[in-house]
Amino acid sequence: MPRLKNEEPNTHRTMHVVNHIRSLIENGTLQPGDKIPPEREFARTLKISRASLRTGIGYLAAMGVMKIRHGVGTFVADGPPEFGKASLSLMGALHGFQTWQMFEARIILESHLAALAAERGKEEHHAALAEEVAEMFATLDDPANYLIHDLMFHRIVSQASGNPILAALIETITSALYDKRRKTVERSTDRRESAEMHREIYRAIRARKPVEARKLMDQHLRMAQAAQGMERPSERKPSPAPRSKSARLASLVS
Amino acid sequence: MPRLKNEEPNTHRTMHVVNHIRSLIENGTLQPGDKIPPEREFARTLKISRASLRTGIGYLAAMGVMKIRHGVGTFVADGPPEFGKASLSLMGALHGFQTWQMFEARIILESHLAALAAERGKEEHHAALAEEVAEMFATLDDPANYLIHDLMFHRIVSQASGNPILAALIETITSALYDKRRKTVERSTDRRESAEMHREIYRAIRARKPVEARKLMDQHLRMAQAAQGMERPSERKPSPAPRSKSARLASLVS
DNA sequence: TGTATACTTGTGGTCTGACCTCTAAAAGTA
DNA sequence: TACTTTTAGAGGTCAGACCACAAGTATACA
Repeated sequence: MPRLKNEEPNTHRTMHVVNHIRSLIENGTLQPGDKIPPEREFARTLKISRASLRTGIGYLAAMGVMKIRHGVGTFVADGPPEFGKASLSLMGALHGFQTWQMFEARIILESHLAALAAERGKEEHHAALAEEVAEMFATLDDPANYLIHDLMFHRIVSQASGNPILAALIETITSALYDKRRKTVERSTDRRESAEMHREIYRAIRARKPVEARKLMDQHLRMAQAAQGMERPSERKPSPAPRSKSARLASLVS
Repeated sequence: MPRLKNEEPNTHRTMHVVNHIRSLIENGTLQPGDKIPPEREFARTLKISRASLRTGIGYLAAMGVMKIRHGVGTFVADGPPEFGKASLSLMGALHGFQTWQMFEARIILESHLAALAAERGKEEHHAALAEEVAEMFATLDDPANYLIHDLMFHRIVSQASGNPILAALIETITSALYDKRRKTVERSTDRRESAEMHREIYRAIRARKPVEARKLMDQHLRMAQAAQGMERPSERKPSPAPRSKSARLASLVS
């Protein structure tokens, strides 16, 4: 009878550090933005070498939980939740992720997010969304700033959805998509049309019409995708055939 | 005006290692399952210290790209794509993720995945799904093995969707959810009902009925959620008031 | 002959302590 | 006051020794 997969406590010291910091976060001792003690001092406290401590901190930093600033200190991440920054990018290199797949994932997630935002959004969110829409119309001729408010709008929708996990997933994908996006030279007419779509989405959310919000967001994102020629190709490269049963089982048991 | 992004070329050596390995993966020199050279030798090749090399490898391992085995070697990950295992768990501790939110994310993602699988699934996937369904019926009285085939069924649906990014997101969430799930003592009648739902999902996918597959998967997952009492509470508990920074720092020296 | 134990080898894990680089704030100077 | 220089403290890197683990190989014993 095969045992079910269970991860190996490979790195004792590393996990010790990770679990220690984890508990500090869980009991509220450490909060987003807080600075942890200097490495030399912290290592002495935990009775481990500085090297091991650094391994653990590096682990946390890789996953976006900690933020290291050379010459300043190490801090608990305080931005919007997001998985390891290079994560998606690296996984893409490893498993051959395509840009259209990122768009597809984003459309699916964010459409639902809009619906949830329409159901659960609070007054603060409505106000913030309205502000961003106004800013978008005010910066139609300023692409750089327009993009900022565009991103902000979507981020607020994520927050309004009341599900930080979905928000974090979106944030990760958007972040990976951002580089490609900034290269697209949007025309002014595109921005006006885009701004008006955002306004409609905002109205649907404020009016608590989940179905409509979802539909509008889906429409908006598909248009944005088309504007960058990132649609799914009609002929996909042949996806790898499913692995044999034995191979599938092998990865499921330890 | 808020700045957009603040890139962090913090760790020169670390990123050097990461980018090097990344390029090795991208040009096909390294493939999933491959072993990288021993640390001492690799460090000499890259003309950096072993410590720095280890920092970079640790970074990749934290994100699930590499797999380190003490006393054996370091390998490129070969399992299903998945973000750092502890990632979601740690982010949860940091941002207060709730179990019902994980379920919600899973339901949304996997329902769509079922629809995509119905659109794009190939013969191999249909065959593999049929096999898993059969195994589920054959192991109704063997909870441990039943669970294996349950997980396998969902994993094949992910593969059949043709979007490895969505599959990776699901895998990450499922992995985090797994611990809680295994504790639930399922009754035999529950398993029979569950197996029949899987069979219906399979039939919808094979018949290429996306809407039906999506609906059935949604229904199945909501039932599974209910079976574990993980529904979204009607009244969410208010987040605890943050302690003062001085108080937090005081208890940091354990 | 066969099996069990001990040894050897190779790999990652940890420690020590010194030195380098970066940042921000203090001190000095015009 | 405003600018420049110095300095203290933080993370980054290095080198080499030694520890711990896993696998294979050789040896000893029954």
